[in-house]
This record gives sequence, C-alpha cells and structure tokens, in this order.
Amino acid sequence: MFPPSAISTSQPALAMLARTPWIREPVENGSEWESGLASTGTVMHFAQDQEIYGEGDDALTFFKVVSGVVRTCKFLADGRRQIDSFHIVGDVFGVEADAEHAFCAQAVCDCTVVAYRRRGLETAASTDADLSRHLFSHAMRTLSRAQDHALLLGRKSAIEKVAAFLVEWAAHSPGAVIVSLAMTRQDIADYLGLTIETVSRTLSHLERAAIIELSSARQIRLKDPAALRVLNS
Amino acid sequence: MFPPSAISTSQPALAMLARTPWIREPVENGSEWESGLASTGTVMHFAQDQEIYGEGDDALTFFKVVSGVVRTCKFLADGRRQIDSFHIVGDVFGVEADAEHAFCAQAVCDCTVVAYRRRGLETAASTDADLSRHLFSHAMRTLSRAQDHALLLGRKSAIEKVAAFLVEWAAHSPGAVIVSLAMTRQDIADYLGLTIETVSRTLSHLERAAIIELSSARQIRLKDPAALRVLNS
DNA sequence: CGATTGCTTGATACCTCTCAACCCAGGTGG
DNA sequence: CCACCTGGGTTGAGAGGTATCAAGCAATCG
Repeated sequence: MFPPSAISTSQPALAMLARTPWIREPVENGSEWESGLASTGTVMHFAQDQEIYGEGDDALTFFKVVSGVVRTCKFLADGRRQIDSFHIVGDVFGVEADAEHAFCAQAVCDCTVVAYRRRGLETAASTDADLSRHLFSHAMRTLSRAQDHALLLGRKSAIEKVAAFLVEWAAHSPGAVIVSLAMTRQDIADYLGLTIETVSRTLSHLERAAIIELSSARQIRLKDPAALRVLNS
Repeated sequence: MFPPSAISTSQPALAMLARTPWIREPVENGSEWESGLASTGTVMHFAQDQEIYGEGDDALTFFKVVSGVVRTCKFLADGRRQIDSFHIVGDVFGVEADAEHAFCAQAVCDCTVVAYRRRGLETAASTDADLSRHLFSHAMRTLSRAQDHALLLGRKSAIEKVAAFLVEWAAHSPGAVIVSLAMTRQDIADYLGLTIETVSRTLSHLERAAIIELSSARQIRLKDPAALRVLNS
C-alpha cells in the first residue's frame, strides 16, 4: 500500500485547513489532536498517478489532502473505470465502515496527504459525541455528493455533464477568471461517464459557442458562467 | 406532506424486522424504544404513487418500511427522473444531515411505513454511542450502495444494467425461483438511467437468450442466474 | 532531434432514444 | 355478457448521440 518512498516521518507545520474542523493537522510540537484524538497523522507524498491505496486494501488509515488533488475510483473487471470524486486540499477521503477500502485512491498530480489511523478515530468517536456527529455529517455530505453524481451520470447529456463539471470545479477557486484543471481528459471522462473524445469535442463545442475559452488544454476561461449554470438544468 | 388520509394513529404489533436493530418498531403496549429513543413511531399507509415527502421538504421525520416498496428519487428541471433506490421491508429512508430532504420519496405500490421524529433520533444519538455508531454505519452503507450505483450508471451497458438490477432485486427473496417486481418498467428505467423501451427490449433479449423467462411482465424466472452474474462483470 | 504523452479532430459504427403502432389485462358501464 | 377504455408493456423503424477507430498536432522529455 505505501511505497516506502512515499512516507515522510517529518511533521512540518501545515497551513490551517478549513474544511474539516473535526480533524486537526499534526502540529509542530507534538502529535495530540485538538479533538482529543490520540493518534499521529503521518505526512506522505505521492507522485502523479501513484496509488495511495487500492480497492480492497485493509482500511487501517484514512487521509486528508494537504496539497494536490486525489481521485477515488472503482473498476469493472475489464478495466472500465468510474471516478467517484476528486479530492482537494482539506478534503478527507478513505473513511470506511467496512474493513476494506471500497475504492482505490490515486494521486491526480503530485500531492501531499496526512494519513491517520482509523482506530484512533473510532475510539475517540465512541466517547466524543461531537466528533461522532462530525463523522456522521461527513458521511452524509459524501452521500449527498454521490447522489447528485448519480443523477448526472444517469440522466444528463454530454454537454450537461461537462458544464456541471466545470461549474463544480470552478467553485473550488471562487472568483477566479481562469479555471485550472489538475486532471487529464481521461480523468474527466471517467468522472462523467464519457470518453475522452466526447469530453474534448464538448469542450470545443462550448468554446465555439463562446461559453468558455481554452487558453490551454488545462486552463479554461469561463466567459459565460451563467450559460454553464443554465446547462445544469 | 402527509395527506391526512394516510395517517394511522393505531400502532398494531408489527412483525420483527431484521434490517435495523437500532430502530425498533412501536410495540403494542407503548411507544418506548428499546434503544432508549423517546419518540413515537407513527404508522402510516400510502397508496401506489402517493408522495411520502418531496424534495426540499423539511426533514422532520424519517421512515422505515413495514410493507410494500418505496422509491427515493431526484428530478431535473425538465422532469427527467433518477431513482436512487428502492426500499423494501426493514429499510430506513429519509435520514438527512441537512434540514431538508434531498430526495422525494414515493410509494411504488401500496405500502405501510413508520414515521419517526428526527429530533428524537438526534438527541438519543448524542448520548448513545452505540446508536450513533449505527447511524454512521447506516450512512456508510447507503453511501456504498450509491457509489456502486454510480459505477453502473456511468460505465455499464443496458444489458449489464438490467442484469445487475435483476440480481440485486432477486437477492431480496433468496432462493425464490420467480422474482416478483413491484415496480413498473418506467421505475426500472429511471433507476438504471435507461428508457422503458430499452428495458423492455433488453428483458426480451435476455429471454431469447434463455437467461430469464417472463412468466408475466412482473414475474421473472431466472433460468440462468450465473449468466446474469457474469454480465455484472 | 525522435519518442512519448496528452489532446483534438474526422469518419464511421453502433447503441440507445424517439416516435409510433400495437397488444394485453383489468375495470367499467351499458 | 360484451364493448369500450385505460394503463402498462412490447415491438418496429428511424434518428441521434456517443463510442470507436484513426490520424494529426503540440508540448515535453530524454
């Protein structure tokens, strides 16, 4: 699961992360958690496309993104892939109810994560009602995203899917004129249930319609965000 | 939300339901819960296609199916529908993290449910670690189903989708030779991200391949369950 | 440089949708 | 009892959207 090279035992002071107040980063002077979680987070680095954990691996740890982007995905026997979610800074992933990870997690680009021991979370949650509420609400938010995603996959056309993706991804950098994509067309396609060709064609289509502008393949200017939102039905 | 006719104040002794030990049915002699939840479950009946709650309704209650089948679904602005899940006896639905229901819930056929006050669950969970663990695990199981569903919607062909549906639904009556469908072709189509015609054609196709036999439209004999499972990749 | 990788574009195939007709079972009313 | 109606389901013909196969382009990297 963890290539030795990926593990860093150092615990630098990390910038405050906004998303998950119920999980603190390891702090400079020790490994105690504000929430009372008596577990040490381990900072780890992964290179692009490196696997963080595989589908079916023992779920002994869960993770929080410090920098970069992580994707979680499932595969069919013949290799077809469905990306469930892209995780950005502050996002927690790999929390499971079962003993095994239901997904595989990979680095979309070079990234840094903190790994936490699952046992620590579970024992802490059993006595800390507040933490336990946070855990539940994390699960429910993840669920809600998965359900919206199912609506997209089951009932939206290619152009609606791509528009939804752009709107969702743009929300991560509010106010920005240009959206920077960390992932390849293949990632986008596997997230939206399309092929790379259809993604590419659809982006070109949106550009011809003067709704977006492809400064480069990964740099997209949203010229008409309202039009994109309309496509989200 | 609740058509007055649907509410029954009587609380008959209900058969023991296996699925959710963390939520008991109201018992004959009172309304106390074994789990310590000090809230009364209200037995309610709904006719086929009747709405139990709508998308965006205040999530003041959640439900457990006593008999019949319930579907939870979302809609796009133009009416396209995606069914998230079919709920059968013992299933809990309508548990939310937000103030509002994320879905709409409707009766697939005439059915009976018990409605529970959400507040009761929440206050009980705040002091009962075990209940709170059950709540979390319920959320995670629902999440896991939603994620498998997303893989199906995004990456499977029509025949694989239908096969998956039959296998999943057949699992509800293990050992049975004939699978009884409670839902219409439209329900199946909206669950699988297909049209009714494609569902119908695919079932005919499976029948011609001697994998199933349509005793009637809603009664399906699985002649070759192994073949169905193979189609699930 | 050549090789590689990611992306775009074109031609064509094919799967699923759309539109339409028809069938069938069940219910209703004459 | 039968004619009729209705709703759900099936089937066919054709259209259309997305996939597939293939070629070419640009940027990056040995």
